Amino acid sequence: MRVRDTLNLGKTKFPMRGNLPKREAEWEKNWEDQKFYERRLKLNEGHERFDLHDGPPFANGNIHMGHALNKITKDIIVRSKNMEGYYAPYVPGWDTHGLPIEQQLTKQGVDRKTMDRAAYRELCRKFAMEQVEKQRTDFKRLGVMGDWDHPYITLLPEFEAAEIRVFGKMYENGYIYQGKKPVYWSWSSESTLAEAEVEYHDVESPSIYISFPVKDGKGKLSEENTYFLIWTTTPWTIPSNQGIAVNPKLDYSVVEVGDRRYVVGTDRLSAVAEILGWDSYKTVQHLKGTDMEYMVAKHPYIEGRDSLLMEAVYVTDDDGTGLVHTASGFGEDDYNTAMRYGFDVLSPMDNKGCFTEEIPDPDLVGKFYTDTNEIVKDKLAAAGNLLHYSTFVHSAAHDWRTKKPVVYRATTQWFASISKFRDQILDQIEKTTFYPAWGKTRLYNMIKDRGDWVISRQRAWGVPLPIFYAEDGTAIVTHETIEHVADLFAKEGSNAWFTHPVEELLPEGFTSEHSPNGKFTKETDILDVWFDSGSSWSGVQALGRDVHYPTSMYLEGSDQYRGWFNSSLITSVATNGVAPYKSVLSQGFTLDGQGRKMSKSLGNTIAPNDVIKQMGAEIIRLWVASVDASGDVGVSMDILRQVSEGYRKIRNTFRYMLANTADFDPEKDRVAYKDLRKIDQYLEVKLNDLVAESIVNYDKYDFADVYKLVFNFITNDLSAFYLDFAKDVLYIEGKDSHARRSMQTVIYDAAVKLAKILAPILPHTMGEVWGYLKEKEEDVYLSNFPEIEDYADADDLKESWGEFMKLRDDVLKALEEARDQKLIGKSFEASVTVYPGEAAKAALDKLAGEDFREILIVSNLVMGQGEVPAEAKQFDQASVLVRRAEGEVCPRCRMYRTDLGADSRLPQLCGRCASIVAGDHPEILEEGLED
RNA sequence: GGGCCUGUAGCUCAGCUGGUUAGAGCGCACGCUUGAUAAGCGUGAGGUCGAUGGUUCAAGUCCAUCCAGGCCCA
Repeated sequence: MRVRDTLNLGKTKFPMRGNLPKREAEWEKNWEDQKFYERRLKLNEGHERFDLHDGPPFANGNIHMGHALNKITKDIIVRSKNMEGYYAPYVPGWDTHGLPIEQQLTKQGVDRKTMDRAAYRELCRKFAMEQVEKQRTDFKRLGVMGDWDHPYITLLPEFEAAEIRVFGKMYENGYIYQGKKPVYWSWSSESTLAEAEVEYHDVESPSIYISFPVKDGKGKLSEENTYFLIWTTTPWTIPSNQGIAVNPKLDYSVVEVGDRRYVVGTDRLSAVAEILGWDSYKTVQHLKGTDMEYMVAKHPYIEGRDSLLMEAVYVTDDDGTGLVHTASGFGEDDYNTAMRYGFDVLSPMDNKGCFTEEIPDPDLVGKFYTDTNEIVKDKLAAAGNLLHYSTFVHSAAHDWRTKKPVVYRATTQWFASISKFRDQILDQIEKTTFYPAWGKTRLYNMIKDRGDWVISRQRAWGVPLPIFYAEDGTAIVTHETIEHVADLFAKEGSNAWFTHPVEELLPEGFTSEHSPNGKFTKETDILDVWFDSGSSWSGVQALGRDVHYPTSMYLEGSDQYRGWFNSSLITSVATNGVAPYKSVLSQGFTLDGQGRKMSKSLGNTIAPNDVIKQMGAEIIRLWVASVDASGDVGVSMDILRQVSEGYRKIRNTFRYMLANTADFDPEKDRVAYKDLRKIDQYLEVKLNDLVAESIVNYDKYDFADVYKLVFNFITNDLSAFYLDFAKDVLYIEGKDSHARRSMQTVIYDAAVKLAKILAPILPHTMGEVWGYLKEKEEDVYLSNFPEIEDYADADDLKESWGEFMKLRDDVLKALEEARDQKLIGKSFEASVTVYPGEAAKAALDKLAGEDFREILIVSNLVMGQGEVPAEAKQFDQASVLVRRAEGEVCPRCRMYRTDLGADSRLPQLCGRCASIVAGDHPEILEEGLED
């Protein structure tokens, strides 16, 4: 036998490198085969619940780092809650309706206009479900545990039925109403357009300056020959004028030109004067925009029609006159401003772009809108209020398919009132916990300031608005009609709305006083997709999924304050009076390494699937745990490489711990805490503190702190300190010696506890580690977080050893200096004399009996007495003198010893090693020992 | 333009209610080890705390303004 063979060197098959890209998928398959998700929940049955309700990602496109951040964070929470004993299910969801899917089909050459509505919707459904499949595979590959076989999907029949019932309840409560609102209108395709369906092209438009005579100057402005000056590019909207908007903060001038006076924005004056060819003018009065509010002007050519002066902050001094012609039916800003001042929407245009009888100028009725520009111009000129007419080229909205211009036009829409129960919503926000705390302010301000919610969309792919119209146009929504439609949807899906005639959509024998002939028609608009996901708290229940309401938490990106957090809150408060969540956690966005947005053109995108292929999902998971995601987070290959280094450190430390406890049977070999050596107790205490702090941080959803704490413990306390000097006990001491079993107890505990604490973050790796431990649970995920121990002497140990660690720093510095001077190489070549200062002395006294030489990994340690010799180096805690160790190297323990050959039977070894070998390997005494 | 948020060493993060020379880990440099070895250990060098002004005996920490960036509105 060789000397080396008498050592208890660690031994393990746990590989140094994870080979994650290959092996993660195998582990994930095992989780599924062994039903770990279901079994974990079973263990927690009857315990307090934690219902993290998944925000449904939109079922379109490959997953990106934002998805990964979101899903992994959720997984860390769900796993940690379960390991804390909560019954914490996770039911993934998908958002499947909406325009982007229609657009994808358009790209594939599908033409909605030429197809049957139901058939077209079936294509949308198929496409969405394919996307769900792809995303499901990718999400699972991130290691996310959940009920993947029973997700909630917004296009499932029961979900759609639940959504209809939410709408019905809101209607019953009086929160749904019909109104008008301007939208992009394409007269060429006779449909509304979404922002994404609009493209911009240059067109030539009129540019006209018009004066509005002052009718009531509120005592601040003369009515005599005084005019408000406006500029517009759409003369055809002038007959529909309802007011003039001014910026309350801007300065305005009244200028005299000939015998007339005009009100113009002061900063626009010189530009306007040049365009209108004013050779000379003089300013006769100054006023603020706010002075003009509620003044009244006469319409520039329609007799008896007034125009109200209103304030609007969007009015700028960048172009025009600083006064903006406002027609509520033909512009978004115009609409908002006019609404604030109590106007009804005036939108006298039909689907084809021709004026209806509503238009205040009868000469224009039936005419196509652009054809009226000339007429209006002539009438203005005749009335003496046309000051300038020219044309100019600018960029304007066009229908992306017909390439024809688009107008803003008010159309009938369905609204959900917010104002009717705003206070109730705000009250619910107050009662919700937000992570981070500022989320409360953000959501609160948003609800406080938001207008009513337009819930109707003129699209095909969505849940139909379950509204009927009677013969006289009255909208019909009753509890019975809602229930009937909902039941039908639950059976057949919402396509039933299009496959059944209206009679079958209504309850049998339904009548209404508004339909004397018993005829009804059905609404063709669909619900805003935010209404879909906003109803998910109800849909997920209707599907029978394991999520209780109100849920414990909603967790999404910070854009969802406007989105899902918002819409869900509204529908839930509107129907049940409570928020759908008890807490809200929001995250920032993923940016590149320099904090820029990720974009294909910059070439700085990183796809989770690529990272998984190169490094493994664990690296993404560790990245998620290492950053503070309450704000934006950066990702780059460099950052991931750094994370990956951290992973290797963690992995290798576990490998060492597993290797050196391979021969340790916790049942048999464990040393009770009270019998541990003090240094080992100290490590148990530190480990216990770490566990406690980690759980506190899990509960605060502060995973960056968990990671930092655990990583620093592994690096500093274990790898660089405890495990380093442990080698000279584990390898050298007798296999079954107290010192060795004492350390193995600590190392084994550390491996178990750290595996548990890290399991929510690194489930693959900790599962792998678990296979090498001797715990009863089949997987780390089926174990619970470690119990927090209460060690009576914890504070004393921490204080004394804390002092010792400072002393150790001094010794390490002294050794490094000796190394620089080539006095020693490795620390075993040193003999150290320490002259401790007072604090260090006190600590050492308390720890009397501990083997400090062993801990400092030197061959000889002497506590200096009396005078400190001049050659000793002075440090913070002590003076330290380093000499070269005397004696020769023992080939077994590698220490410098003066007692080599003390045992004549084993002449190569030092006295200590000889007695150890004689005890553990008595046969060697016969066979002899090779070098 | 408005609401909310972020800006501390090359990177990821700590710095509580303002108080000694601003910390950690990674990375880097140099060295040691070769019985954790495509590993391990040690020492060290890195910061005008986004900028400016102010309050204060004292500011990374409070106030104001500005700059850069993000989300959501307009």
